[in-house]
Amino acid sequence: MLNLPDHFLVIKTQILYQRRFMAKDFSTREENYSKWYNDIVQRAGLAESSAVRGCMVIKPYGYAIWEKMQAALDKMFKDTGHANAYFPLFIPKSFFSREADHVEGFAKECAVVTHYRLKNDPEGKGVIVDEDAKLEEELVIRPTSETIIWDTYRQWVQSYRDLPILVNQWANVVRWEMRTRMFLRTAEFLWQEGHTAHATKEEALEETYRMLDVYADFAENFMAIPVIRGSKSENERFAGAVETFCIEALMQDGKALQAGTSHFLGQNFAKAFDVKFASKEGNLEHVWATSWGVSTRLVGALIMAHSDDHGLVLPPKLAPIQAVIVPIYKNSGQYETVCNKAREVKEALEKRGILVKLDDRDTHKPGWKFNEYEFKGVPVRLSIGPRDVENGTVEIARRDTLEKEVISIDQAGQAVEALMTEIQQHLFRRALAFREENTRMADSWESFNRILDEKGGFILAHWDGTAETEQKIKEETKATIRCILLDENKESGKCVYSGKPSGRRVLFARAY
RNA sequence: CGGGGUGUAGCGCAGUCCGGUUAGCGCGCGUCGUUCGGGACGACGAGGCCGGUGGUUCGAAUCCACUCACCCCGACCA
Repeated sequence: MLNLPDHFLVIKTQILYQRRFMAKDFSTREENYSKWYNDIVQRAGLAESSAVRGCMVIKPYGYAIWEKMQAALDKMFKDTGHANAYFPLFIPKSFFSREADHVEGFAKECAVVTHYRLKNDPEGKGVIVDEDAKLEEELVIRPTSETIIWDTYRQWVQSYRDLPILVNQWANVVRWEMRTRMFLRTAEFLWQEGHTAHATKEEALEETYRMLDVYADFAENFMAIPVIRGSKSENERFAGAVETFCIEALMQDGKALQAGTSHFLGQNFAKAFDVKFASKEGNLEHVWATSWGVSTRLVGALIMAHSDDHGLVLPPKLAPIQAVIVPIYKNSGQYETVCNKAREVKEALEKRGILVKLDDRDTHKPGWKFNEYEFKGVPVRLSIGPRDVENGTVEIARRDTLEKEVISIDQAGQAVEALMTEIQQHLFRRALAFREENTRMADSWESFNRILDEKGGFILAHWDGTAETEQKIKEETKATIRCILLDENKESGKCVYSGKPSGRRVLFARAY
């Protein structure tokens, strides 16, 4: 049942997991998807809302997931030649006026620092802003760092010998959002932003695609979430980019989620910030640019892609705890015996590089712990009781399918290791099957609407390529063009909305 | 910024319409005991300026005015 390789001696087979009673304090996806999501965030200890509107506190367990994502991505960035750096949180307001599209895109959601000092209220009502400490030039808290970085790059670049610049920064950014949701959209969020400068257009485009592929690779192989790579329509493009590429994932409620973006910025920022270099031929030319980023939103994607009505489900590669051992005992004598055996198992797993936790707390009961670790999405659970010690066995349960078996304790290390691989792959396969079931063709406006209302999911449909049509579709159905697929075959047809000729299908969905 | 809603113990709520003992309930928390292979049970216990300010009244969680905060639905968005 666990899908362990054949050489494992399964002592007792097919104990199908059965939950005796459903947690009454936990919503199901069916009942209320967004409440289910919030319940997971809260009950799994990922994050909580804070004293500041729209901002969340990322709790240790949630942050540990982000750290695992960071570690994997950071390695991938370095493997592709990038180095980390750090630029200021504050950006002079004037920088924003340099690139017209960029200002327009971000102006409405910028937090601005106007003063640098507080003082005691003369009327005794605490502290107030000291009006005498007004900044000469106001500072914008970065919604993204293109402007400050390009202003800096001007200093760094003189010759083609200074290129390329391949820099990434891990940082927080602020976008004053009207409506926020834990991880998916918060006023302040954590992310990484890569900013590169190149001598040629071709090289910059190549970089843009390379990083898109890095993101797709990360999403599929670490997060176990299948993604579709594509380019954005003009409406959805990053403010200031020539072209925006993205990876799009499908969530369990049939809504799409943009999981990463990679932008080809052309020479827009180089021109706005006057970043020029002397080419080999001796000509003074503007630099070509890219930027690319993923954020803590990925944690939200992870939750919505795999989790079930029992709580969070984490892919082993991103799980802060990959296996937990729960000892079962009746008295202090048994506690000692069982925990000693459990420690042996723990060591065996650690030798294999598995992140394992032995929960030997006496303050909680086994049943309580089982539920706790299910909420937290720990991929594998082992439990050892007096019977196991006597028989040389251990009970092993997998979180993704909720199945469990009893196996020989000597094989625990191997079994957990095998299960890690199996679970990682199974989550991906399951998510991929879900996406395939929920990707549909629509060749008429009626079927387009019917699919959206009855099923949701991705819709492949013809589009006449105009922003007007896209806007109309959005207004009438709330569905947007998620992307224009990179790998899609050309196919002529008629726009699902306007009936005008179209050369390819594009991907529509309602999105987060 | 529009439309709707909610503020009472750490969390979830009742009480508010119709003012009147010491403001309750569930979960959680603490101590002790029995338990421990799927969220244990019992006994005892701690915990509240009823969002804030001002008013009406002999008396306000309850009525009135103002105010603050948060949530949901829209417009905006990674």
